[in-house]
Amino acid sequence: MATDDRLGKRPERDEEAVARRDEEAAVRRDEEAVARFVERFAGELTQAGMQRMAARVFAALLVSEGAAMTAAELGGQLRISPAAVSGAVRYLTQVNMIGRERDPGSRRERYVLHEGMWYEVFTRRDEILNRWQKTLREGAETLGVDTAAGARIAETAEFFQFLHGELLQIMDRWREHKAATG
Amino acid sequence: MATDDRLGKRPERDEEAVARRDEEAAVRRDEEAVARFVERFAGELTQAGMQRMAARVFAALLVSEGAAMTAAELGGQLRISPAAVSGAVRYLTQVNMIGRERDPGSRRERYVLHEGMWYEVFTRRDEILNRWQKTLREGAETLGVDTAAGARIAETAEFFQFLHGELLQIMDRWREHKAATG
DNA sequence: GACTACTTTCACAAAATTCTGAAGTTAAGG
DNA sequence: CCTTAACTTCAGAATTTTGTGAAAGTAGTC
Repeated sequence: MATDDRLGKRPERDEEAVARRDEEAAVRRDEEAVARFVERFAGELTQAGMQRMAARVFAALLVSEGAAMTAAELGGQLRISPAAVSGAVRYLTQVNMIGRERDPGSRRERYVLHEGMWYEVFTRRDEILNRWQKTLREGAETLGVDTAAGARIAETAEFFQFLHGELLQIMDRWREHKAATG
Repeated sequence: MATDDRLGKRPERDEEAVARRDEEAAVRRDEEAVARFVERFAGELTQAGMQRMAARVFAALLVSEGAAMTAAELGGQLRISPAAVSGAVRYLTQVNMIGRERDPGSRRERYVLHEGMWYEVFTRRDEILNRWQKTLREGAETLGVDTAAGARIAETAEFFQFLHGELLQIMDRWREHKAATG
């Protein structure tokens, strides 16, 4: 009953076991508090510039016990249309934060949080910084390095280049850190 | 004539010298190429989530010879209303990227790029990461650290805490780097 | 202390974005 | 191959954001 409501449709045969586990987890979980957390964290990501629906889907996956959900589950839980789910997962797939799997012999897709997600996210950031750096170098050139503005822009470019190198190192260090403590 | 068009109004008496210097600089500058750079860089900042007008004003200041411009200059060059200038500089002031000065005995304000601008920007980023970290810790608690989801969220929180520490170090290193090479 | 140059605020029009229902597409299973 | 579950695309409604003109506010100057 509760499951039917949540998913809109009962899972089929061999997914019963999975459904039962999820249901048991749900009993222990304060679903209302979890939903609040999802919305809050998604809101913070949205404020930082992430698409709203993508942020909500991401947060929902983050709190899901298996780090994976189907489109129907996402739609049911977040109360959004299949179209909205589709758009969100397309974005998250593009930026390599999630992958899509399919239980063999099913037409349902499952969206799975990528393991190395943060690495992907920061690699992306890094590319952005690099693009800025390039644009700035060009700008410095058109202004002329002998002008105050040109020098200022060149320094900004250098700052981003510096960051670029540092970011890569940070990701390495995080992996070390995780290996050491986790 | 050209100056009149650009500023909408001729500068007064003791600013003549300044105007003449700017005009001379303008002769050397390929203003069209500079404008393209301004729009391009501003566009990139906008894509990354910065308000459009704030990004344009910032870019304009960046290419200005003195790292400073008046509202009239900004409005004239970017073709935007005084209201838009006001909104943009308010934002840039709030995030501590620019300051406002006033030539004594004038009612014109000059908006000046802050020296330690990037430090400010990254401090701000850092605060955002910290807010996320807090939210995530709370989330991990409501889910329970014994659950897979709880553990996953706790790890994410730890990642951001790690980044927090690293970011601060990076800014220090940048200052060193600048002192050493600049 | 009135005048006026400059800046800010505010209400609104325009533009962009976001989400939905519905139609279209794809592919699993008979 | 036909059926149908599941996903995607698309046109449009609703909301939000953005930038403007105009009015209001502020502070130098005479």
